[in-house]
Amino acid sequence: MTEKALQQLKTAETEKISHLDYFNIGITVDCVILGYEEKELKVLLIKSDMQEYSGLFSLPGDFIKPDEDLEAASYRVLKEKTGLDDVYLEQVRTFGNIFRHPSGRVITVAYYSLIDVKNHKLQLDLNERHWHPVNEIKKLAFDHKLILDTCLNRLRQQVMEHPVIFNLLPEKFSLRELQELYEAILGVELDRRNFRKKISIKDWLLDIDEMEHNVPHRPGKLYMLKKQFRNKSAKTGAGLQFA
Amino acid sequence: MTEKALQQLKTAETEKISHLDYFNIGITVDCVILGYEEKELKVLLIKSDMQEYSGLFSLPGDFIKPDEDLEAASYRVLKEKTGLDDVYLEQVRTFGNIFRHPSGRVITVAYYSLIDVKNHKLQLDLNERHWHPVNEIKKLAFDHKLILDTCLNRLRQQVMEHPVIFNLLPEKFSLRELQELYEAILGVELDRRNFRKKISIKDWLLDIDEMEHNVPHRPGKLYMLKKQFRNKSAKTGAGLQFA
DNA sequence: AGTAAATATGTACTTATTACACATTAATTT
DNA sequence: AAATTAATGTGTAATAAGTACATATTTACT
Repeated sequence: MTEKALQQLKTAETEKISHLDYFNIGITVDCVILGYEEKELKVLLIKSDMQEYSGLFSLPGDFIKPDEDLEAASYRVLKEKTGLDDVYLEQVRTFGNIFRHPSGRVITVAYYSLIDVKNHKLQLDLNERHWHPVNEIKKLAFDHKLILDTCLNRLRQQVMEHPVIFNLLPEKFSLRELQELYEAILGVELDRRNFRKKISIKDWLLDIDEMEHNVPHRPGKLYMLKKQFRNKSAKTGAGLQFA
Repeated sequence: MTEKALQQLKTAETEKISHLDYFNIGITVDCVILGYEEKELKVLLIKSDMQEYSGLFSLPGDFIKPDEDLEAASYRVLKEKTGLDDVYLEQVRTFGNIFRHPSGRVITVAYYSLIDVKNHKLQLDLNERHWHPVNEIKKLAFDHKLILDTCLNRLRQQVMEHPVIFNLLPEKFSLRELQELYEAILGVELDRRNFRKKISIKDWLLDIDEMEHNVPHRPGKLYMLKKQFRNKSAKTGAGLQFA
C-alpha cells in the first residue's frame, strides 16, 4: 500500500493513528475440520507450538497472505492439513479480542468443514495432527475452545435445513448410519420412524437399490446424496415461512 | 509485537513470509445501521471520500485500533455515527477479497444494527450522512452492496425467531405498526389475523392498556416489548426441533 | 431349526400453518 | 346528528407438520 493510498484510507476519526499502528494486527484463519468415525464426531487438532500453551492442542490455522483472498486462505489451510480441496467450508465468525493471542494482536476468521475421514489418507503421526472426539475436548490453546463450540452450534443449526453433513459419510450409506450421524452431531436420540419420515420429505437421497454387506444383522438399503446437493454451500436459501 | 513474539507466531508453513508482509493487511469494521421511517427500511450511508468511488455512498466503518476489541470497534463506529451505544449489534460476516479495497489490502468485518430513527438526533447534513431506503439502493462503494445484502438476508433469517427488530420502533407501538415493519423487512404482505396469532404465541409483547392517538381511524391498542427481551443479542438459543 | 439383531413400515394425536369474513370503533364528513 | 370512512379486533375449518408408539420381516449366526 502506498503512502498516497494510505492517505485516502484515513478518515477524520482515524487520522491520529499511524500507519504502523493500523497494520500492526495479524489476521489468521482457523479451521474446525470435522470428521466422523466410530459413531463419534471428531475434530482435527494439532499440538500447539507455543510455550504458553505447551501440552494443549489447537485448531489448524495460518496467517492470511497479503495476496490471497480470505476464502482462499481457508481452503489452503484445509488443503495443507487434509489434502482435500472440494469440500464444504463455511465461514462462521471472526474472533478479535485483544488478548486472545499471547504474542500480539491477532484477529482470526473461523471456518468449519466436514470431511469423510476414511476418504483421505492423513499422516496422523507426523506433525502431531490427530482426530479428537469433540465431546471429550475440555480445553484448547488460545480461544479455540470457544471457536470450536461456536462452529458446532452453527453446524447444529444448519444440519436439519441443509444437506451439509454428507461429506462426513462414505458415498453410499444406510439410513441407520445417517441417523447415527445426526444423533452424534445433535447429541440427542432420534426416533427411527420419525427420522426417516423427515429425511424422506427433504428429498435429498437417491435410493441406489443396493444393500449393506458384512453387517452382523439384516442389511439395510444403501442411499446416496443426490448430485444436485453435493458440495453445495449451506448459504443456499433462507426459507422463511410466514403467511 | 516484539520480534521474539513474532517468532512464536510463525509456523512451518508461514516462515517464508516476512513480518511486513503479514502485517500489511488492514482490518476495518463496517456497519449496516438500519432504521425504519415512513414504512420503509432505511440504511445510514455516508458519501465515499475516495476518488475511485466519487459520487457513491458507502457504509460507515473504520479501522480497528490495535488496542481495541473487535466488538468494541463496532460499537465505537456505531456510537460515532449515531450517538447510540445500547443497541442490538450483530456480527454477520467477514469480507476479504484481495481487491475489495482499491487502495490496498483491507479485510472488513460486517455488523448490522437496528435503531429507532426518531429516538436519535442525528446531524444528517453534516458529514454527508443520510438515511437511504434500502430498496432503492442499486450501487455502493467498495463491496458494500454485497455487505448490505448479506446483512439484510441475515436479518430476515433472524426476525421471526428472535425479538430483534423492536429497536426500530418507538417504545410503544400498535400491532399494525409492528406488522408493517415485518412486511417492510421481509418484503411480503402478511395476513393480519395470522400475524397476530404468531406474534401472540411468541409471548414477546406486553399489553400496556393504552390506545393510539391522532390516527384518522379507530385507534389500536399499544404494546411494548417485554423487558427481558430488550437489547438482547440474537445469538440466544438455536431452537432445533427434531424428535 | 432356532435365536439374535437389526430393518421396514403406519396410525392416532397434537400442534402449527394457512386461507378466509364480519361486526366494531372512533374520527371525519355531510 | 347521521352517514361515511378506515381502520381494529376476532374465529374457524382445512391442511400440513411434529410426536409418540408396536409389530412383522429379514439376514447372520449358532
